[in-house]
Amino acid sequence: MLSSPLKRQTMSAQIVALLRHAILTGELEPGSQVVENALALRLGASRGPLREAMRQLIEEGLLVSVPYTGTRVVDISLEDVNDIYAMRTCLEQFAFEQIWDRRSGDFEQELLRRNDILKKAIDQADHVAAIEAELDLHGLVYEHANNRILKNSWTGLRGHLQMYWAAHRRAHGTSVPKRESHDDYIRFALGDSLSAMKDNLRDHMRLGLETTKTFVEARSASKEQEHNP
Amino acid sequence: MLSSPLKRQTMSAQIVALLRHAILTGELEPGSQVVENALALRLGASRGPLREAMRQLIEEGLLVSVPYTGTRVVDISLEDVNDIYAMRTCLEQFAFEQIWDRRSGDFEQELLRRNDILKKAIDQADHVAAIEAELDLHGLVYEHANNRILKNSWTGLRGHLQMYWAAHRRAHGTSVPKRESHDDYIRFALGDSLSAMKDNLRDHMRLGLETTKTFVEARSASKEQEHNP
DNA sequence: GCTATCAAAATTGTTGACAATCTTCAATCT
DNA sequence: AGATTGAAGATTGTCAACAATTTTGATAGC
Repeated sequence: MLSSPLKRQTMSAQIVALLRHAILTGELEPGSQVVENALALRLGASRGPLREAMRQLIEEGLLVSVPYTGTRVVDISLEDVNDIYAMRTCLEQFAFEQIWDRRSGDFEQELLRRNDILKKAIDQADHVAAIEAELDLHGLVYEHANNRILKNSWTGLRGHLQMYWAAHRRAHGTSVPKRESHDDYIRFALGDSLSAMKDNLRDHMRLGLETTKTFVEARSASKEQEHNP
Repeated sequence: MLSSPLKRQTMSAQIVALLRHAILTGELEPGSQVVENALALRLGASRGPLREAMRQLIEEGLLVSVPYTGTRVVDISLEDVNDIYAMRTCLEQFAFEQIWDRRSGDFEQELLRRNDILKKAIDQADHVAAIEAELDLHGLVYEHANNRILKNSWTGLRGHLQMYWAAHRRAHGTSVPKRESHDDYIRFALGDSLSAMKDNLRDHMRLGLETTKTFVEARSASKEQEHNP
Protein backbone atom coordinates (compact mmCIF):
# COMPACT_ATOMS: atom_id res chain seq x y z
CA MET A 1 0.00 0.00 0.00
CA LEU A 2 1.75 3.10 -1.19
CA SER A 3 -1.22 5.27 -0.36
CA SER A 4 0.29 7.20 2.47
CA PRO A 5 -1.01 10.76 2.45
CA LEU A 6 2.48 11.79 1.46
CA LYS A 7 2.08 14.91 3.58
CA ARG A 8 1.87 17.04 0.50
CA GLN A 9 -0.33 19.32 2.54
CA THR A 10 0.95 22.32 4.37
CA MET A 11 0.55 22.33 8.13
CA SER A 12 -1.70 25.41 8.13
CA ALA A 13 -4.05 23.72 5.70
CA GLN A 14 -4.32 20.64 7.89
CA ILE A 15 -4.98 22.79 10.93
CA VAL A 16 -7.68 24.73 9.11
CA ALA A 17 -9.50 21.51 8.24
CA LEU A 18 -9.10 20.14 11.75
CA LEU A 19 -10.20 23.29 13.52
CA ARG A 20 -13.13 23.85 11.21
CA HIS A 21 -14.35 20.34 11.86
CA ALA A 22 -13.94 20.80 15.59
CA ILE A 23 -15.98 23.99 15.52
CA LEU A 24 -18.71 22.69 13.25
CA THR A 25 -19.27 19.55 15.28
CA GLY A 26 -19.25 21.48 18.53
CA GLU A 27 -16.08 19.89 19.87
CA LEU A 28 -15.08 23.51 20.31
CA GLU A 29 -18.19 25.07 21.78
CA PRO A 30 -19.66 28.29 20.43
CA GLY A 31 -18.41 31.20 22.50
CA SER A 32 -15.52 29.29 24.03
CA GLN A 33 -12.07 30.80 24.10
CA VAL A 34 -9.32 29.51 21.85
CA VAL A 35 -5.81 30.07 23.19
CA GLU A 36 -3.03 29.92 20.64
CA ASN A 37 -0.32 28.51 22.85
CA ALA A 38 -2.42 25.71 24.28
CA LEU A 39 -3.89 24.74 20.94
CA ALA A 40 -0.54 24.82 19.15
CA LEU A 41 0.91 22.55 21.81
CA ARG A 42 -2.02 20.15 21.57
CA LEU A 43 -1.72 19.95 17.79
CA GLY A 44 2.05 19.56 17.82
CA ALA A 45 2.52 22.63 15.66
CA SER A 46 3.98 26.04 16.22
CA ARG A 47 2.01 29.22 16.72
CA GLY A 48 2.81 30.59 13.28
CA PRO A 49 0.88 28.10 11.19
CA LEU A 50 -1.83 27.98 13.84
CA ARG A 51 -2.30 31.74 13.68
CA GLU A 52 -2.56 31.59 9.91
CA ALA A 53 -5.20 28.90 10.16
CA MET A 54 -7.08 30.93 12.73
CA ARG A 55 -6.88 33.99 10.54
CA GLN A 56 -8.60 32.06 7.78
CA LEU A 57 -11.34 30.85 10.10
CA ILE A 58 -11.81 34.41 11.34
CA GLU A 59 -12.36 35.48 7.76
CA GLU A 60 -14.87 32.62 7.38
CA GLY A 61 -16.75 33.94 10.37
CA LEU A 62 -16.14 30.91 12.54
CA LEU A 63 -13.81 32.67 14.97
CA VAL A 64 -13.77 36.22 16.30
CA SER A 65 -10.65 37.90 17.58
CA VAL A 66 -9.97 41.01 19.65
CA PRO A 67 -6.39 42.24 19.36
CA TYR A 68 -4.23 41.43 22.37
CA THR A 69 -7.11 40.01 24.37
CA GLY A 70 -8.20 36.77 22.80
CA THR A 71 -9.96 34.73 20.19
CA ARG A 72 -13.24 32.84 20.63
CA VAL A 73 -15.42 30.55 18.64
CA VAL A 74 -18.19 32.71 17.21
CA ASP A 75 -21.22 32.64 19.45
CA ILE A 76 -24.74 31.75 18.48
CA SER A 77 -26.90 34.81 17.92
CA LEU A 78 -30.48 35.49 16.98
CA GLU A 79 -29.55 38.16 14.43
CA ASP A 80 -27.26 35.75 12.64
CA VAL A 81 -29.95 33.07 12.49
CA ASN A 82 -32.32 35.49 10.80
CA ASP A 83 -29.65 36.71 8.42
CA ILE A 84 -28.52 33.22 7.54
CA TYR A 85 -31.97 31.89 6.74
CA ALA A 86 -32.92 34.98 4.74
CA MET A 87 -29.77 34.70 2.68
CA ARG A 88 -30.19 31.00 2.29
CA THR A 89 -33.69 31.33 0.93
CA CYS A 90 -32.50 33.92 -1.56
CA LEU A 91 -29.47 31.97 -2.72
CA GLU A 92 -31.13 28.59 -3.00
CA GLN A 93 -33.97 30.06 -5.06
CA PHE A 94 -31.36 31.69 -7.25
CA ALA A 95 -29.49 28.40 -7.61
CA PHE A 96 -32.67 26.66 -8.77
CA GLU A 97 -33.28 29.44 -11.30
CA GLN A 98 -29.82 28.86 -12.67
CA ILE A 99 -30.10 25.12 -13.12
CA TRP A 100 -33.81 24.80 -13.85
CA ASP A 101 -33.67 24.49 -17.63
CA ARG A 102 -30.66 22.23 -17.67
CA ARG A 103 -31.49 19.71 -15.00
CA SER A 104 -30.07 16.40 -16.14
CA GLY A 105 -30.74 12.78 -15.32
CA ASP A 106 -27.52 12.99 -13.39
CA PHE A 107 -29.01 15.66 -11.19
CA GLU A 108 -32.13 13.61 -10.48
CA GLN A 109 -30.14 10.49 -9.70
CA GLU A 110 -27.76 12.27 -7.35
CA LEU A 111 -30.59 14.11 -5.62
CA LEU A 112 -32.37 10.83 -4.88
CA ARG A 113 -29.14 9.23 -3.75
CA ARG A 114 -28.47 11.98 -1.24
CA ASN A 115 -32.01 11.78 0.05
CA ASP A 116 -31.51 8.05 0.62
CA ILE A 117 -28.37 8.74 2.58
CA LEU A 118 -30.28 11.24 4.70
CA LYS A 119 -33.06 8.77 5.40
CA LYS A 120 -30.61 6.04 6.35
CA ALA A 121 -28.88 8.35 8.79
CA ILE A 122 -32.21 9.26 10.34
CA ASP A 123 -33.27 5.61 10.55
CA GLN A 124 -30.07 4.77 12.35
CA ALA A 125 -30.56 7.76 14.64
CA ASP A 126 -27.10 8.99 13.64
CA HIS A 127 -27.74 12.63 14.30
CA VAL A 128 -24.35 13.92 13.23
CA ALA A 129 -24.53 12.08 9.92
CA ALA A 130 -28.10 13.29 9.42
CA ILE A 131 -27.04 16.92 9.72
CA GLU A 132 -24.30 16.43 7.17
CA ALA A 133 -26.63 14.52 4.89
CA GLU A 134 -29.28 17.22 4.95
CA LEU A 135 -26.70 19.87 4.15
CA ASP A 136 -25.27 17.71 1.37
CA LEU A 137 -28.73 17.26 -0.07
CA HIS A 138 -29.31 20.99 -0.23
CA GLY A 139 -25.77 21.47 -1.49
CA LEU A 140 -26.40 19.65 -4.75
CA VAL A 141 -28.23 22.52 -6.43
CA TYR A 142 -25.38 24.87 -5.52
CA GLU A 143 -22.87 22.46 -6.99
CA HIS A 144 -24.79 22.26 -10.24
CA ALA A 145 -25.36 26.00 -10.54
CA ASN A 146 -21.84 26.38 -11.91
CA ASN A 147 -21.08 29.65 -10.16
CA ARG A 148 -17.99 29.65 -8.03
CA ILE A 149 -19.01 32.63 -5.95
CA LEU A 150 -22.43 31.20 -5.26
CA LYS A 151 -20.85 27.94 -4.19
CA ASN A 152 -18.48 29.75 -1.83
CA SER A 153 -21.37 31.64 -0.30
CA TRP A 154 -23.17 28.37 0.29
CA THR A 155 -20.09 26.88 1.90
CA GLY A 156 -20.05 29.76 4.36
CA LEU A 157 -23.73 29.48 5.15
CA ARG A 158 -23.48 25.72 5.38
CA GLY A 159 -20.81 25.98 8.02
CA HIS A 160 -22.85 28.22 10.24
CA LEU A 161 -25.97 26.11 9.79
CA GLN A 162 -24.04 23.00 10.74
CA MET A 163 -22.76 24.72 13.86
CA TYR A 164 -26.23 25.84 14.91
CA TRP A 165 -27.82 22.45 14.27
CA ALA A 166 -25.07 20.61 16.08
CA ALA A 167 -25.55 22.85 19.11
CA HIS A 168 -29.29 22.25 18.90
CA ARG A 169 -28.77 18.50 18.88
CA ARG A 170 -26.42 18.59 21.84
CA ALA A 171 -28.90 20.64 23.83
CA HIS A 172 -32.07 18.65 23.07
CA GLY A 173 -30.78 15.22 22.05
CA THR A 174 -33.71 14.94 19.62
CA SER A 175 -32.96 14.47 15.95
CA VAL A 176 -33.52 17.65 14.01
CA PRO A 177 -35.00 16.52 10.70
CA LYS A 178 -38.00 14.24 10.24
CA ARG A 179 -37.73 11.32 7.88
CA GLU A 180 -40.14 12.67 5.25
CA SER A 181 -39.15 16.30 5.66
CA HIS A 182 -37.51 16.48 2.25
CA ASP A 183 -39.90 14.43 0.14
CA ASP A 184 -41.70 17.58 -1.00
CA TYR A 185 -38.40 19.30 -1.65
CA ILE A 186 -37.34 16.45 -3.93
CA ARG A 187 -40.68 16.25 -5.70
CA PHE A 188 -40.74 19.95 -6.50
CA ALA A 189 -37.06 20.03 -7.41
CA LEU A 190 -37.72 17.40 -10.07
CA GLY A 191 -41.11 18.81 -11.04
CA ASP A 192 -42.20 21.20 -13.77
CA SER A 193 -42.89 24.42 -11.95
CA LEU A 194 -40.02 26.63 -10.87
CA SER A 195 -42.32 28.94 -8.97
CA ALA A 196 -43.79 25.97 -7.07
CA MET A 197 -40.26 24.97 -6.14
CA LYS A 198 -39.54 28.49 -4.94
CA ASP A 199 -42.70 28.51 -2.83
CA ASN A 200 -41.76 25.19 -1.30
CA LEU A 201 -38.31 26.54 -0.54
CA ARG A 202 -39.72 29.61 1.18
CA ASP A 203 -41.96 27.46 3.38
CA HIS A 204 -39.21 24.93 4.05
CA MET A 205 -36.89 27.71 5.19
CA ARG A 206 -39.52 29.42 7.28
CA LEU A 207 -40.00 26.17 9.14
CA GLY A 208 -36.29 25.66 9.65
CA LEU A 209 -35.90 29.26 10.78
CA GLU A 210 -38.62 28.93 13.41
CA THR A 211 -37.15 25.74 14.81
CA THR A 212 -33.65 27.15 15.03
CA LYS A 213 -34.90 30.47 16.35
CA THR A 214 -36.79 29.02 19.31
CA PHE A 215 -33.72 26.98 20.19
CA VAL A 216 -31.48 30.04 20.09
CA GLU A 217 -33.95 32.05 22.16
CA ALA A 218 -34.12 29.31 24.79
CA ARG A 219 -30.35 29.08 24.84
CA SER A 220 -29.90 32.83 25.24
CA ALA A 221 -32.38 32.79 28.13
CA SER A 222 -30.49 30.03 29.94
CA LYS A 223 -27.20 31.80 29.31
CA GLU A 224 -28.73 34.89 30.87
CA GLN A 225 -29.50 32.90 34.01
CA GLU A 226 -25.91 31.72 34.27
CA HIS A 227 -24.82 35.30 34.83
CA ASN A 228 -27.60 36.08 37.31
CA PRO A 229 -27.70 32.96 39.51
CA MET B 1 -8.64 68.36 21.89
CA LEU B 2 -7.92 65.02 23.43
CA SER B 3 -8.63 63.23 20.20
CA SER B 4 -5.17 61.82 19.57
CA PRO B 5 -4.78 58.81 17.25
CA LEU B 6 -5.63 56.46 20.10
CA LYS B 7 -6.49 53.74 17.64
CA ARG B 8 -3.81 51.15 18.19
CA GLN B 9 -4.04 49.18 15.03
CA THR B 10 -2.23 45.95 14.65
CA MET B 11 0.34 45.80 11.89
CA SER B 12 -1.45 43.00 10.05
CA ALA B 13 -4.61 45.06 9.94
CA GLN B 14 -2.80 48.02 8.45
CA ILE B 15 -1.15 45.80 5.87
CA VAL B 16 -4.48 44.26 4.92
CA ALA B 17 -5.96 47.69 4.26
CA LEU B 18 -2.91 48.83 2.36
CA LEU B 19 -2.61 45.73 0.22
CA ARG B 20 -6.31 45.60 -0.53
CA HIS B 21 -6.21 49.19 -1.70
CA ALA B 22 -3.17 48.50 -3.85
CA ILE B 23 -4.90 45.55 -5.50
CA LEU B 24 -8.23 47.26 -6.04
CA THR B 25 -6.71 50.35 -7.61
CA GLY B 26 -4.45 48.26 -9.81
CA GLU B 27 -1.23 49.44 -8.19
CA LEU B 28 -0.63 45.71 -7.91
CA GLU B 29 -1.69 44.42 -11.29
CA PRO B 30 -4.02 41.45 -11.69
CA GLY B 31 -1.96 38.32 -12.21
CA SER B 32 1.27 39.84 -10.94
CA GLN B 33 3.38 37.95 -8.44
CA VAL B 34 3.58 39.06 -4.82
CA VAL B 35 6.80 38.07 -3.06
CA GLU B 36 6.68 38.03 0.72
CA ASN B 37 10.25 39.06 1.40
CA ALA B 38 10.27 41.99 -0.98
CA LEU B 39 6.90 43.28 0.15
CA ALA B 40 7.71 42.92 3.83
CA LEU B 41 10.89 44.88 3.31
CA ARG B 42 9.06 47.60 1.38
CA LEU B 43 6.44 47.93 4.09
CA GLY B 44 8.93 47.88 6.94
CA ALA B 45 7.28 44.90 8.53
CA SER B 46 8.27 41.32 9.07
CA ARG B 47 7.04 38.35 7.11
CA GLY B 48 4.81 37.08 9.89
CA PRO B 49 2.24 39.88 9.91
CA LEU B 50 2.50 40.15 6.15
CA ARG B 51 1.68 36.48 5.71
CA GLU B 52 -1.34 36.86 7.95
CA ALA B 53 -2.54 39.79 5.94
CA MET B 54 -2.03 37.84 2.74
CA ARG B 55 -3.90 34.90 4.16
CA GLN B 56 -6.88 37.14 4.74
CA LEU B 57 -6.75 38.52 1.22
CA ILE B 58 -6.50 34.99 -0.12
CA GLU B 59 -9.69 34.16 1.73
CA GLU B 60 -11.28 37.27 0.23
CA GLY B 61 -10.37 36.02 -3.21
CA LEU B 62 -8.00 38.87 -4.03
CA LEU B 63 -4.86 36.74 -3.91
CA VAL B 64 -4.21 33.16 -4.92
CA SER B 65 -1.41 31.08 -3.50
CA VAL B 66 0.26 27.83 -4.48
CA PRO B 67 2.23 26.23 -1.63
CA TYR B 68 5.99 26.67 -1.92
CA THR B 69 5.80 28.29 -5.32
CA GLY B 70 4.24 31.70 -4.98
CA THR B 71 1.35 34.04 -4.51
CA ARG B 72 -0.22 36.22 -7.18
CA VAL B 73 -2.88 38.84 -7.43
CA VAL B 74 -5.98 37.06 -8.70
CA ASP B 75 -6.24 37.35 -12.45
CA ILE B 76 -9.14 38.67 -14.44
CA SER B 77 -11.27 35.89 -15.87
CA LEU B 78 -14.37 35.63 -17.98
CA GLU B 79 -15.99 33.02 -15.76
CA ASP B 80 -15.61 35.26 -12.74
CA VAL B 81 -17.16 38.22 -14.52
CA ASN B 82 -20.22 36.17 -15.36
CA ASP B 83 -20.46 34.77 -11.84
CA ILE B 84 -20.02 38.17 -10.23
CA TYR B 85 -22.71 39.89 -12.25
CA ALA B 86 -25.16 37.04 -11.83
CA MET B 87 -24.66 37.06 -8.08
CA ARG B 88 -24.82 40.81 -7.97
CA THR B 89 -28.14 40.90 -9.74
CA CYS B 90 -29.54 38.34 -7.36
CA LEU B 91 -28.25 40.00 -4.21
CA GLU B 92 -29.16 43.55 -5.13
CA GLN B 93 -32.70 42.50 -6.00
CA PHE B 94 -32.86 40.72 -2.67
CA ALA B 95 -31.59 43.79 -0.86
CA PHE B 96 -34.33 45.92 -2.42
CA GLU B 97 -36.93 43.34 -1.39
CA GLN B 98 -35.67 43.61 2.17
CA ILE B 99 -35.79 47.39 2.42
CA TRP B 100 -38.70 48.13 0.11
CA ASP B 101 -41.43 48.60 2.70
CA ARG B 102 -39.29 50.54 5.12
CA ARG B 103 -37.51 53.01 2.86
CA SER B 104 -37.10 56.19 4.85
CA GLY B 105 -36.53 59.83 3.99
CA ASP B 106 -33.02 59.20 5.16
CA PHE B 107 -32.61 56.58 2.46
CA GLU B 108 -33.84 58.90 -0.26
CA GLN B 109 -31.64 61.74 0.89
CA GLU B 110 -28.53 59.61 1.09
CA LEU B 111 -29.23 58.01 -2.29
CA LEU B 112 -29.47 61.40 -3.95
CA ARG B 113 -26.38 62.60 -2.16
CA ARG B 114 -24.34 59.67 -3.42
CA ASN B 115 -25.62 60.19 -6.94
CA ASP B 116 -24.45 63.80 -6.74
CA ILE B 117 -21.02 62.69 -5.66
CA LEU B 118 -20.92 60.30 -8.61
CA LYS B 119 -21.92 63.04 -11.06
CA LYS B 120 -19.34 65.44 -9.67
CA ALA B 121 -16.61 62.83 -10.06
CA ILE B 122 -17.69 62.22 -13.65
CA ASP B 123 -17.81 65.95 -14.40
CA GLN B 124 -14.29 66.37 -13.11
CA ALA B 125 -13.19 63.32 -15.11
CA ASP B 126 -11.85 61.78 -11.91
CA HIS B 127 -12.15 58.19 -13.01
CA VAL B 128 -10.92 56.59 -9.82
CA ALA B 129 -13.35 58.59 -7.70
CA ALA B 130 -16.14 57.81 -10.14
CA ILE B 131 -15.64 54.07 -9.72
CA GLU B 132 -15.75 54.39 -5.95
CA ALA B 133 -18.77 56.65 -6.13
CA GLU B 134 -20.72 54.25 -8.32
CA LEU B 135 -19.96 51.37 -5.97
CA ASP B 136 -20.90 53.50 -2.97
CA LEU B 137 -24.17 54.41 -4.63
CA HIS B 138 -25.07 50.77 -5.16
CA GLY B 139 -23.81 49.98 -1.69
CA LEU B 140 -26.48 52.00 0.04
CA VAL B 141 -29.22 49.44 -0.39
CA TYR B 142 -26.97 46.74 1.06
CA GLU B 143 -26.19 48.94 4.05
CA HIS B 144 -29.87 49.51 4.71
CA ALA B 145 -30.87 45.87 4.31
CA ASN B 146 -29.69 45.18 7.84
CA ASN B 147 -28.23 41.77 7.11
CA ARG B 148 -24.60 41.33 8.08
CA ILE B 149 -24.03 38.38 5.79
CA LEU B 150 -25.55 40.13 2.82
CA LYS B 151 -23.37 43.15 3.47
CA ASN B 152 -20.26 40.97 3.63
CA SER B 153 -21.16 39.33 0.35
CA TRP B 154 -21.52 42.75 -1.23
CA THR B 155 -18.15 43.81 0.14
CA GLY B 156 -16.59 40.82 -1.58
CA LEU B 157 -18.34 41.47 -4.88
CA ARG B 158 -17.59 45.17 -4.64
CA GLY B 159 -13.89 44.49 -4.35
CA HIS B 160 -13.77 42.38 -7.46
CA LEU B 161 -15.89 44.83 -9.42
CA GLN B 162 -13.60 47.66 -8.43
CA MET B 163 -10.60 45.66 -9.59
CA TYR B 164 -12.16 44.89 -12.96
CA TRP B 165 -13.30 48.43 -13.57
CA ALA B 166 -9.95 49.88 -12.56
CA ALA B 167 -8.21 47.56 -15.01
CA HIS B 168 -10.72 48.58 -17.68
CA ARG B 169 -10.01 52.23 -17.07
CA ARG B 170 -6.24 51.74 -17.24
CA ALA B 171 -6.56 49.87 -20.53
CA HIS B 172 -8.97 52.23 -22.31
CA GLY B 173 -8.52 55.55 -20.50
CA THR B 174 -12.21 56.25 -21.16
CA SER B 175 -14.47 56.81 -18.19
CA VAL B 176 -16.66 53.83 -17.49
CA PRO B 177 -19.99 55.30 -16.36
CA LYS B 178 -22.02 57.91 -18.22
CA ARG B 179 -23.33 60.90 -16.34
CA GLU B 180 -27.01 59.95 -16.49
CA SER B 181 -26.45 56.22 -16.21
CA HIS B 182 -27.99 56.04 -12.75
CA ASP B 183 -30.92 58.42 -13.09
CA ASP B 184 -33.26 55.54 -13.87
CA TYR B 185 -31.83 53.51 -11.03
CA ILE B 186 -32.56 56.32 -8.60
CA ARG B 187 -36.03 56.97 -9.97
CA PHE B 188 -37.07 53.34 -9.68
CA ALA B 189 -35.40 52.90 -6.30
CA LEU B 190 -37.54 55.71 -4.94
CA GLY B 191 -40.63 54.72 -6.95
CA ASP B 192 -43.65 52.62 -6.11
CA SER B 193 -43.08 49.39 -7.99
CA LEU B 194 -40.63 46.84 -6.62
CA SER B 195 -40.93 44.70 -9.72
CA ALA B 196 -40.13 47.71 -11.92
CA MET B 197 -37.03 48.28 -9.82
CA LYS B 198 -36.04 44.66 -10.23
CA ASP B 199 -36.48 44.88 -13.99
CA ASN B 200 -34.36 47.99 -14.10
CA LEU B 201 -31.70 46.25 -12.05
CA ARG B 202 -31.66 43.28 -14.39
CA ASP B 203 -31.19 45.53 -17.40
CA HIS B 204 -28.64 47.72 -15.64
CA MET B 205 -26.60 44.66 -14.76
CA ARG B 206 -26.87 43.13 -18.20
CA LEU B 207 -25.43 46.33 -19.62
CA GLY B 208 -22.59 46.38 -17.11
CA LEU B 209 -21.88 42.73 -17.72
CA GLU B 210 -21.61 43.22 -21.48
CA THR B 211 -19.26 46.17 -21.13
CA THR B 212 -16.99 44.38 -18.68
CA LYS B 213 -17.15 41.16 -20.66
CA THR B 214 -15.98 42.64 -23.94
CA PHE B 215 -13.10 44.29 -22.11
CA VAL B 216 -12.07 41.02 -20.50
CA GLU B 217 -12.31 39.17 -23.80
CA ALA B 218 -10.14 41.78 -25.50
CA ARG B 219 -7.65 41.59 -22.68
CA SER B 220 -7.46 37.80 -22.79
CA ALA B 221 -6.87 37.95 -26.54
CA SER B 222 -3.99 40.39 -26.16
CA LYS B 223 -2.52 38.31 -23.33
CA GLU B 224 -2.67 35.32 -25.66
CA GLN B 225 -0.55 37.22 -28.17
CA GLU B 226 2.07 38.00 -25.58
CA HIS B 227 2.82 34.31 -25.27
CA ASN B 228 2.82 33.67 -29.03
CA PRO B 229 4.77 36.66 -30.36
C1' DG C 1 20.10 18.86 -31.34
C1' DC C 2 17.62 16.80 -27.70
C1' DT C 3 16.87 14.83 -23.17
C1' DA C 4 18.09 13.63 -18.47
C1' DT C 5 20.30 14.97 -14.34
C1' DC C 6 21.72 17.69 -10.77
C1' DA C 7 23.07 21.84 -8.30
C1' DA C 8 21.87 26.49 -7.25
C1' DA C 9 18.46 30.00 -6.62
C1' DA C 10 14.09 31.65 -5.37
C1' DT C 11 10.22 31.26 -2.63
C1' DT C 12 7.33 29.82 0.82
C1' DG C 13 6.69 27.08 5.34
C1' DT C 14 7.98 26.57 10.33
C1' DT C 15 9.95 27.49 14.67
C1' DG C 16 11.17 29.57 19.12
C1' DA C 17 12.28 33.74 21.39
C1' DC C 18 10.96 38.29 22.57
C1' DA C 19 7.85 42.54 22.73
C1' DA C 20 3.39 44.85 23.30
C1' DT C 21 -0.97 44.94 25.16
C1' DC C 22 -4.86 43.89 27.93
C1' DT C 23 -6.88 41.87 32.26
C1' DT C 24 -6.95 40.72 37.01
C1' DC C 25 -6.43 41.29 41.59
C1' DA C 26 -4.45 42.81 45.62
C1' DA C 27 -2.71 46.81 48.18
C1' DT C 28 -3.43 51.52 49.24
C1' DC C 29 -5.71 55.84 49.94
C1' DT C 30 -9.79 58.77 50.86
C1' DA D 1 -16.71 50.69 51.97
C1' DG D 2 -15.50 52.48 47.52
C1' DA D 3 -12.30 54.17 44.30
C1' DT D 4 -7.37 54.32 42.53
C1' DT D 5 -3.15 52.63 41.57
C1' DG D 6 0.22 49.40 40.29
C1' DA D 7 2.35 45.05 39.67
C1' DA D 8 1.93 40.38 38.04
C1' DG D 9 -0.07 37.19 34.81
C1' DA D 10 -2.18 35.86 30.57
C1' DT D 11 -2.59 36.43 25.81
C1' DT D 12 -1.66 38.00 21.45
C1' DG D 13 1.62 40.58 18.16
C1' DT D 14 6.26 40.76 15.94
C1' DC D 15 10.66 39.35 14.56
C1' DA D 16 14.69 36.96 12.58
C1' DA D 17 16.77 32.60 11.70
C1' DC D 18 16.23 28.11 9.70
C1' DA D 19 13.95 24.24 6.99
C1' DA D 20 11.33 22.38 3.09
C1' DT D 21 9.89 22.67 -1.51
C1' DT D 22 9.66 24.03 -6.14
C1' DT D 23 11.65 26.13 -10.13
C1' DT D 24 15.42 27.26 -13.09
C1' DG D 25 19.38 26.79 -15.66
C1' DA D 26 23.60 24.74 -16.76
C1' DT D 27 25.85 20.47 -18.01
C1' DA D 28 26.74 15.92 -19.62
C1' DG D 29 25.37 12.07 -22.29
C1' DC D 30 23.25 10.17 -26.25
